[in-house]
Amino acid sequence: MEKNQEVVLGVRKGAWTKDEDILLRKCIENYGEGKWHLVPLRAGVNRCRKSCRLRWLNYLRPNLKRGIFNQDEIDLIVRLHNLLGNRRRCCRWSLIAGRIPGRTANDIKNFWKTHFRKKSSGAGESSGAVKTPALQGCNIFRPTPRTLSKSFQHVPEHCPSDDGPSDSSMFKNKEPFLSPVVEEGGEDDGDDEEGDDEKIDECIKWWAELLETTENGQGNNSSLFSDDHLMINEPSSAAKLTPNGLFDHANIFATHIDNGLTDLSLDFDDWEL
DNA sequence: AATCTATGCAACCGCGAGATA
DNA sequence: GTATCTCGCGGTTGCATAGAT
Repeated sequence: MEKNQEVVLGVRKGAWTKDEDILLRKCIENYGEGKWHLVPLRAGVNRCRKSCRLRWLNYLRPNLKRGIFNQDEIDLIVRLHNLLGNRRRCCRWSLIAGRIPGRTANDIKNFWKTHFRKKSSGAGESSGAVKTPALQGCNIFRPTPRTLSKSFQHVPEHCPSDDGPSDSSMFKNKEPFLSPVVEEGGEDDGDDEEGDDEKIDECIKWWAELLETTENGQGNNSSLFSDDHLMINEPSSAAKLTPNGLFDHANIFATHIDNGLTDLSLDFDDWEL
């Protein structure tokens, strides 16, 4: 028997087979996401609920992007990582993933670790060139969920609207002010892939614009991130918006890493809005 | 051609938070 | 108020494969 066929306490572990994928997909299509404790039974797969959930989220979910990350995605990851993550320990991969449509937290986590490790180890380690600056308490920025009143209207004007009701979907996951969220999964019946692509592009552009304007300490989003609360140590020369609205940032990722990310370091005293 | 090493990805594990009884 | 259950997340591990020797 293969090792990945190992059965512990009657629950199969290891790599998923095509048959299991089909069963799980059908089950989710029929019953929807959630109630993961029921999924193994409903799907008829001999897996634990965690395994089912993970397989769905990381592999089977519709609209997932596979393959290499494009420059825009890399740029967003780098920036969001600095915005949301503590470089030494934990980082909010799920938050970052939520801002990069079609990518999972696991994907981003793997990408970051492989590429960052590759960059930060080796030559840099001996020379100290890549050594990240010691973090101080004040430059670790963590978003804090806020309960907002329905009358709250502080929505960035550049935020692309979803097709759904204007419920400011960016707030739906208790993650205010982090981005518009492109609808995926449940509501998506796969009837308009081009429309989805447009939404994704729009979302990426929105983020690019937001990050750019905040870097320059100007722009229409300054009301969102005031100078008092978001300070960029040094403007990034690598990231400039091109006429088509996307970053012209060849090797931006490598640049950020080579610079020890210092050009993206943020000084946040708090997250008061 | 065979072997070794590095890399990338998929999956698992443990823990904490939130929901519910 | 508290105990239990479920979900979701981050960190880690293990396997497959590409590239180097």
